[in-house]
Amino acid sequence: MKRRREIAAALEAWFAAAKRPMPWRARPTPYACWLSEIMMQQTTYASVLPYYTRFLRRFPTVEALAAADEGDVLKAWEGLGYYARARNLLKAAKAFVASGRVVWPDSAAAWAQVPGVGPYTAAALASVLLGARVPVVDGNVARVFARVWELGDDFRKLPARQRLAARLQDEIDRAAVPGDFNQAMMELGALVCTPTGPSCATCPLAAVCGAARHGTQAAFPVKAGRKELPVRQITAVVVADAAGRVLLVQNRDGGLLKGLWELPAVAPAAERTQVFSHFKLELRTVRAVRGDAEFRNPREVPLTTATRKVLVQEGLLEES
DNA sequence: AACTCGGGGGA
DNA sequence: TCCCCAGAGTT
Repeated sequence: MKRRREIAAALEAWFAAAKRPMPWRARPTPYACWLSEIMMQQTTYASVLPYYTRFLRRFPTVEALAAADEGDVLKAWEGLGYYARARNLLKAAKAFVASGRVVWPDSAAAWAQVPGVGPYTAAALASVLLGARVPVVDGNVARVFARVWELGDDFRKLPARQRLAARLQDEIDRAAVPGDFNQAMMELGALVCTPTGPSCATCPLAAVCGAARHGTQAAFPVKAGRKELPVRQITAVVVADAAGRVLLVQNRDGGLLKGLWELPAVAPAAERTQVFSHFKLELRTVRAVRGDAEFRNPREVPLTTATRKVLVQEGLLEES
């Protein structure tokens, strides 16, 4: 069909002219692309860029990464969030290097076996590094084609993403360069087909977009209702010794912020509530210190962002 | 299928 | 205040 041909060709032509100069695009090696994909999960380019540059300078090769301690990797990840990504990255690096000479995965299915690499990342890496004709579906792609094809699915659910991927197979089969086609869909969602106020006047898909034709851009993608956040009660206590070391507690087995160091928790007496992404935090006043606290140099251990902010405010840590 | 996991930025 | 972001792992 002519329309399918137009989508791939229009996307790739637009991408060639409009793509942002991301560092891993200059020389797309497996290590660089893998690292960039993990960091970019649920994270914007502006947030990732300084971390990516610093991380690659600190761990220039997969061998250097594999030789690192988890605490050092978490320190490099400090502030970026979703710390399981860093732990899985290190776990995978150790596995790559332990098998002797590093052999990178040779297909999307092989990439999907790597810890921290799911359906999206496996498809992205296989298309960019290997030229595999495997479509990616991320938040950008879901939004773009929910509008183009006026799809009413909830694309936060996996089955909806799988159905869209199946439909996109026909499109990527017409692409000149599969990796560019995939990146073009995502770049279009990030730069043109944005969540609010899409720039349809400059969109290469406007001519084939149902939402643009009907003026229903705001109605797609459909969003389901949101649930009430759980409440966690935590209190921050700041204790420092003469050497400038701070009393901190490391999360050892809890899922939240595992491996990072925080200020010790204490007993309650409510003051104010703060809302985070996945829970409400009720800050309370000090009564008594609990937990296995140790004096640590806060510059040497990975801290949560909340802890870092408190220590900077208290003059115990310089801003980075 | 639902839940958990960070933090920043935009409107 | 709520939504969004190159999602994945666990239950």
